[in-house]
Amino acid sequence: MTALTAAELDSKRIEQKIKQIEVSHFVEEVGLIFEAVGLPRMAGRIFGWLLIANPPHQSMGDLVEVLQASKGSISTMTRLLIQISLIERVSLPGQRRDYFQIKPHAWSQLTQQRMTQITAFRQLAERGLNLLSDQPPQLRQRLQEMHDMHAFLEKRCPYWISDGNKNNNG
Amino acid sequence: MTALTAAELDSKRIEQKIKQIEVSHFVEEVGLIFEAVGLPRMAGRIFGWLLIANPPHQSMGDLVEVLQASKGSISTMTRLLIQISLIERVSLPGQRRDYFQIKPHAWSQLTQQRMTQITAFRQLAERGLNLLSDQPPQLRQRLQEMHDMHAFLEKRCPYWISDGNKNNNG
DNA sequence: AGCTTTGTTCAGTAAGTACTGAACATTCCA
DNA sequence: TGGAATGTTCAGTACTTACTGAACAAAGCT
Repeated sequence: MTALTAAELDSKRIEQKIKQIEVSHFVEEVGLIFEAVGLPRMAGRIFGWLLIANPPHQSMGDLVEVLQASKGSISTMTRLLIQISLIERVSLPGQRRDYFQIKPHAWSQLTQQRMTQITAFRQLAERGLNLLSDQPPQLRQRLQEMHDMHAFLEKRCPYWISDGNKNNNG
Repeated sequence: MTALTAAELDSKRIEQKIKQIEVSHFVEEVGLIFEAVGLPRMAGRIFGWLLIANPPHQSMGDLVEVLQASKGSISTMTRLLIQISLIERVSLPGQRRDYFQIKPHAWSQLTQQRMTQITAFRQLAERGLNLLSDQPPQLRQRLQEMHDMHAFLEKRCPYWISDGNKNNNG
């Protein structure tokens, strides 16, 4: 195979630079969206990197290096991500290091957590309706709406999870 | 009509005390659940009170008194709630004061916002898939799952909003 | 006009979050 | 055994959030 010309090498270097910037932006973007849903940004950045990393499992040292973060931060945030079932810790034969990777069906877990939140809203609406049990219907309508909407969503949540997984396997 | 006995009066007072405590708990609970979804607790407390208040419209002074909060806080948080379409400002004839009340179909708005978040996740997954466009399918599966799950939810969201409203009108 | 009422603005501050990195604990290797 | 590698813990700190309440602006009343 013929060697690349200097121009071709330059072009490849530029492509790689662009790729690195895109990767960095992607990782930061996942961080921001995690922040938007109430999770720490660093947890999102870890998750973002694990979504695209090759190999898909990364050690703490890898994460420290790639994300330019402290070991303490990576340690705390990886344990948070494990706790909320988005990543898992894996060990490799003959390796002292722990490795982290995206948990299979992580999104089902996240959807489950969204469902838990909907249930909390529905339950709160029921408590509110109890408080207004002696009031006329017009005064209860605010809570009835809240209740009905969330009871409706709650009823369909399980199908979201199961249908969503079928799509993945289909 | 015959006057209540002292014992009956005592019993009613106790009932009212219990009711007040339940109301306070409800309001604080809504505050906590708002906090859990990334909104300020005070916004939740305002919303919680407006869910059960009689009359359903309350002035700033009412909110300051009931919630034992500063005018500055109530001012800032009511404007936040208006901005995210959960409450609205109403004026009453011959009244100088502004009043706030739960916006009709507020929950459709909140569901809309949930959908926006799902769209953001799906779009991010697409960006990630683009980054890994030259990689084998096993490496892309993490992002494919994220994409498929959110594309699936996104497709159904509009029906949940419209079906949820139908339930309310039915 | 002055006064009162009402809602907004924002400086100040308390509290909470989340990050760093040193110290430490654990495990493995020579 | 001592040293190296790895991950955890936590004191310290920077930063952010969100609350208070005084000062202010606007509007209505007398």
